[in-house]
Amino acid sequence: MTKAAPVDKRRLILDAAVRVFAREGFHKCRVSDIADEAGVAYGLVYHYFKSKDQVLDTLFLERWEVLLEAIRHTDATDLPAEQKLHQIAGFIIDSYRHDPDLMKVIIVEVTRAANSFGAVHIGKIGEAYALIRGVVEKAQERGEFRAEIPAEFAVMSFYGAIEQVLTGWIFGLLDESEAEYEDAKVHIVQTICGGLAA
Amino acid sequence: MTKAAPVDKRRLILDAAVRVFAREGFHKCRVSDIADEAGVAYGLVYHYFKSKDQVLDTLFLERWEVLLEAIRHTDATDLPAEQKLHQIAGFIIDSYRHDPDLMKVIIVEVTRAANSFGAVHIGKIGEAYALIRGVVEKAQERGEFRAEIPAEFAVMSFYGAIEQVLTGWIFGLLDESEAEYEDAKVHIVQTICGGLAA
DNA sequence: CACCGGATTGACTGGTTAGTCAACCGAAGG
DNA sequence: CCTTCGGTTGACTAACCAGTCAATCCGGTG
Repeated sequence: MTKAAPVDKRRLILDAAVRVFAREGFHKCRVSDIADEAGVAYGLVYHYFKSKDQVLDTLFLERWEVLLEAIRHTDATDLPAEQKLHQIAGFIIDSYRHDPDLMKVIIVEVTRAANSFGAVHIGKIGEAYALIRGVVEKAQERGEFRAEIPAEFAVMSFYGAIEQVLTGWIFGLLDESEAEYEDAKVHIVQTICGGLAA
Repeated sequence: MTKAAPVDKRRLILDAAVRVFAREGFHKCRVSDIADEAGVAYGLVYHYFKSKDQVLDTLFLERWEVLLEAIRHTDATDLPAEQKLHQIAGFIIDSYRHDPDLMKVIIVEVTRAANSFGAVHIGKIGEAYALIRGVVEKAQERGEFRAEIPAEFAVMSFYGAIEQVLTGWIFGLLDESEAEYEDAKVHIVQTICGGLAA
């Protein structure tokens, strides 16, 4: 075991990539930008990653797996559905609070661009939907949620609301502050569960 | 007035671009793909447009202006807020039904990628939000909608839900059919206005 | 100390493509 | 019939950049 490098260059590269992708966008930035930002030689990027795409891939999958785990964990509790949704929204919003650049990259470059990248991503995104659908369906069976609204649409509304709020922050269309983050969690869930109608 | 060309090549190019962007993605396709698809010489694209970007720009702005007009029109009526939202959701979904490729391009390449493109787009998108916010605020004043939920969040939830459903169709995560389109309109509005809770 | 192998370097290449431009075409008008 | 001029053509270029690779470094091992 000759391991335990003082600095993990691979991690350095990934972290630099987040900053560069967030700042310049995946398509506009050059691999050399990532290397420079990481303070590392150009070639080292290709020592750790097969391609520029794979750097983005890795960032996305790494984070998405954490998200899936969080949803699974919430799903396993026996909280009321509304609180489960609050936890899920909370987790995603806190992810953004903790590392806005990473979430920006995931949303802007991956979530919608699932096009360019393989079916891996669509599959992973679909997994998240499926898990949330499970939460909704269980709530419908237990009578917590009304059954007229198909769970697929409920999920899209819920997840779409969250992503749209993040997008609003990312593009400066919505104010940002600690208070706003907390408010958002509450209001998204209030809207989706309680509805806007008086 | 020596006008009235038999075929409007400019239009031909725009329509071809929609197909190519939808099929291959904006970044992956080449300008020659657009020219070929349109059955037109490469150089003609640059006769009508300053750049590849401007082709996408034009497609987006053209369609978005129509959307803004539709929202303004709905806003001007004195229907109940819930019906206004139904009309707006309906307009967007019908846009997709009528020309899925165009909506795909707008959502996948512009709405989220507002990054790469100028502030023009963010501004235009913000205009749509502002108009919908007007609808919500008026409803809150009239007591149709409850006032606890800030209108900004309500708008994000509503618009986010719509866009997410379209995204689901685009990426094949949601079934598509005439019936689904109509259902979606109803269920999105039901969710946002009435809430999921029983 | 000599050797090994993985980490690290950065110059170079091969392929790609957005955008340019000089020439060509054909209808309208004189 | 000739001229004009916008529309149209497509070969060409200048730049760009992802990915390769041969060389170097360095810590560990026997």
